[in-house]
Amino acid sequence: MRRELAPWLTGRAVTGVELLAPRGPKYRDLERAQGQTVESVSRRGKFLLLPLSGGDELVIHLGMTGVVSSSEPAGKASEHVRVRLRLSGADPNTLHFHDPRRFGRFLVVRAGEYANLPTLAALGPEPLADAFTTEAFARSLAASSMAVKAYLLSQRPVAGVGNIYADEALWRARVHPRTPAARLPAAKVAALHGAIREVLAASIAAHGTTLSDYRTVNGQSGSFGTFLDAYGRAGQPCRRCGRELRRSLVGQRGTVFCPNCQRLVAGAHPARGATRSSPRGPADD
DNA sequence: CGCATTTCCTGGTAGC
DNA sequence: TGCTACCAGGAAATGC
Repeated sequence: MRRELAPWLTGRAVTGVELLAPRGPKYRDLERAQGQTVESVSRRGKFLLLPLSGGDELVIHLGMTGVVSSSEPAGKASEHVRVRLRLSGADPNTLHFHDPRRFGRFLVVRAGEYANLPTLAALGPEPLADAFTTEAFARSLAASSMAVKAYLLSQRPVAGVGNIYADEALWRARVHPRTPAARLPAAKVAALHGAIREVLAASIAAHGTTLSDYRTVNGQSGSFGTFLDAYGRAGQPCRRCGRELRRSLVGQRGTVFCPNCQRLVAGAHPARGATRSSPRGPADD
């Protein structure tokens, strides 16, 4: 989305701001954008960051169902347009933020001041940047006792991994989502590090994953959904071993994994009260 | 502080 | 068909 927005928005002035949602922590100080020019369109994790010429910064997070588009959503979808920004320059010159569930954010802050955005302030390294090394990832994981999947979702070890890509990366790396982060063996850390980068790069190349809501700026669907190996496939056969994928909750999030390929590593704490020794024993979650 | 739990919100769907 | 109940989840707020 950053890639699609940059050529459209860079250098345009905000000439009008229309807020159709109740003001609140998710929709704050938007009127301050009025009269400022978008200097660039950047991104940290899942946050879009648009520095403005007056020293402010427009912060956009899509949440679950947010969509930024250059045209008015068709039909009933237009009821859930929360923000319209009128822009200087040629058509299309209106940015629409469509957000049915209001899980998204669209707000203006002083540039770089993220006191009210703690996840952004403490965001881990960009997954595709050189700074995200296996060693840095290993150090971060070693500091947490959380289930590795829950820790990934916290955005601290690496930025931008949400529920879909966490399940996909863990499946690819053959890591059980409940493995305590600090107990991942070095080889698994390296595999997971590589899998995160691969799955995100592949999804970006496919313009993202459209389940039902996500659209690119031009209203197109992303095609990565057809490549998913784990997410949304509970009850279907694992594409590696053929065993049925299982669904459970990890950190209160729906989680799909292969109980055969993704095992709790030896030395990791088994689930409370459970013992496991037989490779053909009960499913290990 | 660190981690777990709850909250926000509405379209879609399962069940009756 | 129409109703109710519940589920989906990113990040913040709250609880411990």
